[in-house]
Amino acid sequence: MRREDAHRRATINDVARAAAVSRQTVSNVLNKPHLVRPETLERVRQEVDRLGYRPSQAAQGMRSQRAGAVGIELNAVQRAGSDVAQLFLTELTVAAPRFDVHLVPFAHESTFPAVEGYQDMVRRRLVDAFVLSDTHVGDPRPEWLLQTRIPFAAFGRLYDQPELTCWADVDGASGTAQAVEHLHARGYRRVAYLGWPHDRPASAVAEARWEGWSTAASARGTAGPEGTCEQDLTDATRAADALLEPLEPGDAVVCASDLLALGVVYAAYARGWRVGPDLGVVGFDGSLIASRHGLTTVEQPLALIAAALLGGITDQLTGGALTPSGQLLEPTLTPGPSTDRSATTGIPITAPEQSSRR
Amino acid sequence: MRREDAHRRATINDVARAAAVSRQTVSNVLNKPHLVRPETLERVRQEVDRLGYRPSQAAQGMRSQRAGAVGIELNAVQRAGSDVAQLFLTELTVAAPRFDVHLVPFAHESTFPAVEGYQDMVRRRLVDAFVLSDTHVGDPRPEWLLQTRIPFAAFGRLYDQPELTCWADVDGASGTAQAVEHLHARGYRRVAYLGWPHDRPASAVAEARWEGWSTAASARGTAGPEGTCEQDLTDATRAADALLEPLEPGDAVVCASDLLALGVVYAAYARGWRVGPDLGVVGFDGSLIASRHGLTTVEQPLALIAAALLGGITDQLTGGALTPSGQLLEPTLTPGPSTDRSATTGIPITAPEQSSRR
DNA sequence: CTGAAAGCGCTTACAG
DNA sequence: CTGAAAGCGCTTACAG
Repeated sequence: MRREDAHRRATINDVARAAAVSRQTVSNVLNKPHLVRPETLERVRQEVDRLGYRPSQAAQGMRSQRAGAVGIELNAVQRAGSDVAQLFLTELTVAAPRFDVHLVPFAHESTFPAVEGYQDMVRRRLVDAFVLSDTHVGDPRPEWLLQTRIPFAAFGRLYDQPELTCWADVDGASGTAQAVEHLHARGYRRVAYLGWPHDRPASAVAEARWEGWSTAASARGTAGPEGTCEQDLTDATRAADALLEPLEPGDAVVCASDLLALGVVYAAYARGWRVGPDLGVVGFDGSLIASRHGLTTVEQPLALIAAALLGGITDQLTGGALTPSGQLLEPTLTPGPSTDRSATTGIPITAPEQSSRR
Repeated sequence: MRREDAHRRATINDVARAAAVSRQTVSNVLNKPHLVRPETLERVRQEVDRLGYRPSQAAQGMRSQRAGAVGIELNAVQRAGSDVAQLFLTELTVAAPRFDVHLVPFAHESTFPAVEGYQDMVRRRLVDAFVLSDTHVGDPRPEWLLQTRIPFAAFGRLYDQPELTCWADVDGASGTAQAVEHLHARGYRRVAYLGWPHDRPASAVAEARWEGWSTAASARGTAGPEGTCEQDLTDATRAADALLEPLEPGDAVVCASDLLALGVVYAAYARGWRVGPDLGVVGFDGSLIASRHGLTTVEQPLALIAAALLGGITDQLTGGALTPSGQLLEPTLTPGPSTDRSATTGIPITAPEQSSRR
């Protein structure tokens, strides 16, 4: 150590010198502690703590030929247009240390072709693998990644070759089925459904969410009418208005998303129905919309999904082989005022923030 | 090259061999092209392209003693609870390549003390600097970073020592002044204001947004009443109801945020006023709320802010010295149906998605 | 159990 | 203008 620079971060050599051992011994203490004599172990560890030593990621990566990082394209995440994307990114970030990786988000200004962005990240050895989200039919990324043998895992099923890849997704059918049961338990009678059309290509999500409602409500004999609309508030309000026509106070609506649920709230309000006492409404996603408007919602298990994807990537990285596997993970229903029959006023348009959720 | 591995990424040696020069020449071609004879330059560049060579970030970082990365804590970003945080992260990510850096988000499970997370990132040489957001009075991070001489830049003024640090923020006063002028141009008469209380510590934001309205509306002689509420939809709706009491059709309200503006929409709707024709409403932030509900909003210049912060960090990294400087950046008003007097129906509760914004 | 050597992929002086 | 050398901070065989 030529000069004691305040900015200088301790290296393995500093620790070795301080503990009077060779630097290889320090490495062993960190990576193969069973090889080191207890006294030595203790002494070295003390110096590590005292100096605040942490191995340099760059040096480790150089040696291991691994970046220890997972790339995630923000354009794709954002395209969802929902605040859920941000929560997912946060869950990935929180989970990452458990898998000994960090995340590297990347993006491109509009026109840059997607695959080239991925390629560049790999060529610069910035990342070892990718998390994909918002995959769609005809998406060039999975095929390219498979071909190039770059590990990846996707949030959402890969429709082109689900059997070839690692993915995780919310169990949409379970979610809407839970919603039906919740409404039944709360004493609502008929349960209608407002969802997205399933005639489009990547509509497996729409299909699953619809199916859970359909099966559960049919089983209970409480299935009400169903309607579809785009993921758009105005369209949802319009569709909800038609959907409410044949309903009566005491009935309820399960929705494919929180945004659609907000449309139902508006339509109900316009008819003078109190959401909660007169009409039960359940959304889906656990978005900020739900907490803001007091909606009961089916929360996506984002933490579980994040962990499943990073776990899948880790397996591919260490096992070498692709370990194709898909997982549907259980969502959790979070009750809110929109399914509270005993509330005296109901939700006029807005409802109190629930203090239990931020 | 022992064996031709398909996964193997080209290194500088591969390029040198292919171009029949030494590896140092390749490095010169990339970093100091003026030192290299034109023919050689050309030949080497061709091989670089052909092999898809990109320098390894880890190796470069090792050599330069620099990670080439900027850390950003996601907990803090998320704490804002607004979807603006995500847009900001995306803008940072988009801007990063222009400053030759990438981002590394990090987070901690609830209780982990904030500063230690930052320390760990630096010790592992994962990042050279940080972008801070959601700074507040008593925030331990700026002081610690200054003391430890770790470069950083903050989204939002640092109230404790604004002169010591690099920050950028939206010019809130300009934003609400723009809103007042916009309303005037659209023919609205009195302009009321719904904002946050400024009596709290970190209320410079509240103060600035209020001041822009106050100054501009006073200058025009159109200042209407003002009210305050928390950043909460229910509270905003309640406060808006009181605020509307003395107003008349043809008046308008400028709000400190899009969420508050939504509260005004609700209150207006409850009174049977048509938002747009009867009452002008302007929000602030350019959040998803605004686009979803057809609100005219003052959009935060997130791309400019992101660039200013990364530029400030780059200066600190290269210049060595701290270059304290704060910048207020101009927001842009984006008109929506909520200030369209000529609309025949007005915004009932929801308004059509504006196709020009996603 | 511990130490000396090699090498991951770069770049920056330093000779030729 | 180009090449041989040194070294950034690690870890993994390989000797002792």
